[in-house]
Amino acid sequence: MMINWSPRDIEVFLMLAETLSFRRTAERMHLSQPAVTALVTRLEAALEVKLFDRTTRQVQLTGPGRVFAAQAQRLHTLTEEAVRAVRDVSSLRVGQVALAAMPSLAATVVPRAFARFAQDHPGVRLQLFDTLSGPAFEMVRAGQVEFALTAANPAYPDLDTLPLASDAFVLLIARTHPLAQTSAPLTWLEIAQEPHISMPLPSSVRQYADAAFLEHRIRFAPRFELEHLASIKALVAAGLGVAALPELAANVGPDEGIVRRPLIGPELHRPMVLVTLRGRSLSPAAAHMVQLIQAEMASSEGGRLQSEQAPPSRAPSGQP
Amino acid sequence: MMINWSPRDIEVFLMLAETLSFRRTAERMHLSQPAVTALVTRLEAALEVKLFDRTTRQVQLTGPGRVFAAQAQRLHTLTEEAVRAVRDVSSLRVGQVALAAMPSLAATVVPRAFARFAQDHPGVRLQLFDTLSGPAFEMVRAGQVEFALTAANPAYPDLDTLPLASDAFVLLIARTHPLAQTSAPLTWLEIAQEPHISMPLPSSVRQYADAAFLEHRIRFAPRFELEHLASIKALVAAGLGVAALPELAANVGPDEGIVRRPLIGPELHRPMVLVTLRGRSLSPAAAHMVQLIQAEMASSEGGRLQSEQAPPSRAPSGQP
DNA sequence: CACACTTACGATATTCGTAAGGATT
DNA sequence: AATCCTTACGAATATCGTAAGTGTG
Repeated sequence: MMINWSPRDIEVFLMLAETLSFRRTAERMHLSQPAVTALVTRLEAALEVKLFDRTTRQVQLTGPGRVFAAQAQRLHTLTEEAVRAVRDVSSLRVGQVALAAMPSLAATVVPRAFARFAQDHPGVRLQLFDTLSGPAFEMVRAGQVEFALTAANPAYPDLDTLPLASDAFVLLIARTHPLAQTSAPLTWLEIAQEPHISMPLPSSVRQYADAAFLEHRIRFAPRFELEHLASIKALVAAGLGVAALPELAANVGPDEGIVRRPLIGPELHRPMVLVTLRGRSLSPAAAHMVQLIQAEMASSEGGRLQSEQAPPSRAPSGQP
Repeated sequence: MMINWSPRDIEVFLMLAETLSFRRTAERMHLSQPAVTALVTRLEAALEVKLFDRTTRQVQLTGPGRVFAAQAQRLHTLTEEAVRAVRDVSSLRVGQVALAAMPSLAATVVPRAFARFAQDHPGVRLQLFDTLSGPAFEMVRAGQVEFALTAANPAYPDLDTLPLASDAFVLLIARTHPLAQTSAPLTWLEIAQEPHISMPLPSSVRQYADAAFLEHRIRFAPRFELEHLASIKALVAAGLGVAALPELAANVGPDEGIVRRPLIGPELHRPMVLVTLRGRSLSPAAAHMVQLIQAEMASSEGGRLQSEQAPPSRAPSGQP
């Protein structure tokens, strides 16, 4: 017969090898005594070897029985190890989470989520790649990160996107600027002639801004292109131009000397999404990290960010 | 749920982890496809972890799945090792046989059995302790040997004896001796006055001889006591006395200058027995050795030795 | 004769295969 | 439309507990 015992069978065998009593083994393993007899008989049949010499008064391991007992002990240990290793991963005792996030999230929500995660699960290694929207997709596809937090992009066939929240655009203006005199909403049309400070094309900020102006048949041509939000705000404060940014991105960096006015018509919302490989589930650790990030987003919504449950939102066209 | 998978489940899991196809796994493991699905579902339930991400078009290991695959590989290897180790012992590929034998057997039957055994099973270590009858019992009890071949002794409560054969006593006489003129049977009474050469008390030879004379109310007092059969025969040949020995013992050593006459009245048969620890089965290797020894005994019976199947025979009293 | 292991047997649980269902390319 | 995995369900198998049987000290 073939081998078909279970780890529990091994445990029972080891218990019997230790106690040398079917009765006590049955008690300790919560079985009836005949069940132990049957189990040992099955094992012996499977191995084609007599494991115990037994009369009603004496139970003794045979030679092969002793050999198997030693092996069974190793098997038992290894089985427990295997279960523990898998459980460790799923219980976040060990593991790793690598994710990519666009600058506005990498500087705000993600660090707070990391802090809470690290506190609860010190055994899990965390990696954050601070990238623009475009490269984030590539990193997910290449497996460098388990997921990415970016603004929505045209659907990739091999990527899944889950909307998390969306934020509205605001215009940052130097306090000394004429437009800074009131805080009433502005339209994109009204600000088309201003010198603009924006981000490079691979960024979602830029792509959404392009789309917004395009609705007015205006081709957006920023005067300055900078990668870092803090730098952009510094240029704004210096009076070199204005910057149309999503709320969350506008929060990165100091606000001194800067006034903020809402942008409407179209009232553009940049949807932030979770990007994963299609059909690939997140590791337990990553799944937990997503939860924390969602929680942070919800709490950082001072009424500004809008949480979302809706299906994948339409996004402006353009390169990833 | 608790862990209750079988080695076969592990094999199926590993096959699936390798092929990443339920269909091919089912084929190769001689299962239906749904059975594989159910098996994986069971494993996942037992580990409380998703092991595969699967759509109809793609099957991928999850993070925990990869961890478990590594552990499962080790488990699989160790399981095979365990089975092999046990089978090796039972198939006589490895192991050892230690036995004790009284001189007459240690010099005749046992070496021939050893030769055949060693040829068929070169991996098994063989140990022969050449002892007198008395110490042989102690060696069995102490576990130094698995079994002993001696003449029957009063039953020990913790030892089992199995009769193998018995041999009749003969008298060895120098060719020049008056008794050597014919080869007709002699009675013990007729030889009582001769100077005797015998073995020490712990030997079965001596114990049986004592018993034989006692039937005639004669206290046996050998003129010479020697431990080695060959020496005894040398003394006989030199004309120093006669020696009453069992047939098998009489065969040890050269026969030059010696005549042999049967001894009767009582016609004493020394039963040779296999002695083992009660209730303890022989190792597969030892069991095979016993078979070979029995075969050798049967073939060396030139009509002299009488094989036995009977229950434990009565034996003369005396120290073990 | 009391205790411990084995056998017998009916009840329950598990595992399997066939057939139908659903999803992806 | 074809292929592959999943679900549904009835059949075969395995496992367990109760009760009776057997042997040992």
